[in-house]
This record gives sequence, C-alpha cells and structure tokens, in this order.
Amino acid sequence: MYEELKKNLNKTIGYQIPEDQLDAFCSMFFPKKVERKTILTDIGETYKYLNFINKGSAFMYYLNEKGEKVVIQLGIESYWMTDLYSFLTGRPGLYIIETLEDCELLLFNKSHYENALDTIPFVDRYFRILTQNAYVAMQYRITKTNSESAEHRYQEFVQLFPQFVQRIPQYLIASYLGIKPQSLSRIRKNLVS
Amino acid sequence: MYEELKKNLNKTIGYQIPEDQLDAFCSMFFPKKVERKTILTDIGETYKYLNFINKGSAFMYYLNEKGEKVVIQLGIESYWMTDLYSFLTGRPGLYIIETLEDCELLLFNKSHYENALDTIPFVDRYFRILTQNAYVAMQYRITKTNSESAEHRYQEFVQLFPQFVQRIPQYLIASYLGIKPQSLSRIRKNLVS
DNA sequence: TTCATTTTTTAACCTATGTTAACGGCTTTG
DNA sequence: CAAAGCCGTTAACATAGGTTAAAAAATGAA
Repeated sequence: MYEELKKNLNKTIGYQIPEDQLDAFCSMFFPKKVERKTILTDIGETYKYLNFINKGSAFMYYLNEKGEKVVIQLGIESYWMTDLYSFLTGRPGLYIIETLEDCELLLFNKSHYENALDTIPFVDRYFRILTQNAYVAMQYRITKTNSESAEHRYQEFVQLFPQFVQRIPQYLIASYLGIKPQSLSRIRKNLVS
Repeated sequence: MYEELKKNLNKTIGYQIPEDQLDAFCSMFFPKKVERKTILTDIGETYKYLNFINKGSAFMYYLNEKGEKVVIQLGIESYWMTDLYSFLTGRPGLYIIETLEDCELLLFNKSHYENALDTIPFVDRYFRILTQNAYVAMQYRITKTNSESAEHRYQEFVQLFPQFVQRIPQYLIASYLGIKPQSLSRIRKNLVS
C-alpha cells in the first residue's frame, strides 16, 4: 500500500529514512479509492487534505471567465495534488482537482500534518524540499512560457514528462502549455514530418 | 533605517510584533548601498543573501539561449529579491539580480536566517507566509499568462502594481508579461484611444 | 458488437503579437 | 554643452497560434 509513498520519501529526502519513522508517517495517511472523472475538491471549498496519488492520474485546473479549464498541474503516481494555498491557510480554494483515471489516493489531513511536523524528524525537511521543488518548477515554467514558442515548450514537455504524454489527454497537455488543442495537433503534425 | 522592514514584518504577519523581537531580528541585517545598474549576484554564483529592498528598485532575470533577458521578478521598496532556490539549497543560481535605481539593501545571510528561525518566535511564521505568497502569486501568473491576452495582462498589471508602472522601464514590464516592447507600446496606444 | 461520447485531426480563414527598421526625445557622461 | 546611448514610438510586413466547423478516430458503456 505504501510502497510508492516510501519510494518518494526516500528519493526526495536524499537519504535512507529509518523504517520506523517511515511507518509512523505512513500510518497517518487515509487511503481512498475514487473513480475516474471524480472531482476531489471543488472551487470555494477549503482543501482539507494533501492528496498523494498512489495509483492513477489527476489534474488541477482553474475555470476562467469564459468557462474554459486552464490546467495548472498534472499528476500521476507519486505526485502530490493539492491547492497548497488553501490547505495551508484554510481559505477557500481557487482550483478544482479532478481524477482522470481510477485512483488510489493517500489523504493526509491538517492535524496529522502538524503533528507529523512536530514529532517525526524527517517530515519537516521533506515538505520543505517538496515546496521548494514546486516553487522552482513553477518559476522555470513561467520563464519558458514567456520566452519560448509553443513548439519548443511541447518538445521540452515530452522530454521531461514522457509518462504524461502516454496517459494524459492531449487537450489537457495543450492547456497546461497555454495553447489550444487544435494548435497542439498542428504542432505535432509538423514535428513528425 | 529599519522602518520599511518593520512595516513589512507587521503587515505580513498580520499582528503587532513585540518591539524587542523586531529589534532582535533587524539587528541581524547588514545594510548595503549600491548604485543603479549594479549586478548583485550573477549566474552560477550561489546566493548567499536574502536581499530586502529598503530603497530603490531592482529586477531578476534569466538569460535565454538567444541572449535575451527574460524578467522573472520586479521589485521596489519592501520587496525581497532573491533566487530563493539557490539561497536555500546552496546550489548555483540560475538568475541574475540587477538594480535599476540606486538602492539601499538589507542583506540577511544564511547563518542568521537559520539562527533567527530557531530563536525568534515570529520569524518562522514570517518566512512561511512569504514563501506561500510567492508561490500563490506565481501560480496565478501562470494561469493568466496561459489564458489571457497580452492586453488583458497588462491592464491587470497596471491595476495591481501602479507603482511599478511609474518606475520600471516599459521594456522590462513587457518582458515580465512575456511580450516584446514594441507590442506593449502598441497595446498602450490602443488603450488610450 | 454496437452505439454514444470523447478526443484528435484537418482545413480555411483570422488576429494578435513578433520582426525589422527607422526616428526622436530623454538621460547620462565626458 | 555636446555626444553617445538608451528607451519608447511608429509603421509595414511576417507568422504563430486562435477560431470555427466538420470529419475521423478512439474510447467507454450497454
């Protein structure tokens, strides 16, 4: 049940975490299975959980004034999916998280979060690194969006996230890259020939 | 000397911080004056300081393959300017910070940072909120860049950062918004008429 | 297997933004 | 105060990507 999570913990932290600490941490999670196309948390609700994807895939998006989904984040196994801001501040969320495939999630609620930070040595470091990585990745994404062509960005996306290309519908990848599905289709066509 | 910083601390934290704690924190800063067009930290160097802008303005940018400056962040009084990733991890920075006007900076180095986190109660909360805000702002910026026209983004920029429009050269604002200076000039012309 | 739905592709046409190049007004510096 | 750079504007032209609409392909449900 917790293999994927433990793998992620060790990899993120960068050293082998003692097994008893790992188990203490994992015991705080609440497993949950949900079908594909399930909305995990809706706009305006407060995010009560950090969601770890143990199996399956999901995406987080924003609905703009035209009613279009603007994809903010994509995730598969071993990714966290949360409106971090809402979770941390307790304020209503701005984004919607929806599953793409049937999912096995591991939920981690706020009181466990605070408790773990205080009692399990590696946890503080783990979440600090996680947040740092998310921040850096987003900063990188902005610089690329602001300075590279859609074609270039797509090629880089394929290179960085080959697993995503297999499993995430193309129109969501397009939105993630800030272009229309028709444009991505055209770009792919040009790349082949 | 520390008025701007204290103001920022109280505002960010959301309550009145005891004066002795404020003073303890402020005493850890190292004031520094630099001229306009000074490069604070260059690509490849590790960021040793968190830079608080007490007076003046600066910007952080990335040099892409074509040698163009891609602006990541703009800042005036009361803004922090740092490659947070480099500062926190000790790895070489990816970005360049350069002053626009003559600046009075307050530098905060890493050992002071760690020391302050441990010994002054409000500091942990302060930096947590600061990081959260930066994260949220960047997420917002991505969604807008990926779904709104340049004109719309500029109008929102003017509304959110009227002080920036006065003091930051237009070609840097254009880069921040992900467009060319000529395009921003054209957009502004259309808005007037 | 079939039908309904979702996703991708195509194509013709449109528009916002990029490109190149030139000019003029500030600002900085000697 | 003159010269040199820098910055913002303009204009003509080029193009990446958006729009609309339809058909084709893939997927899921019955």
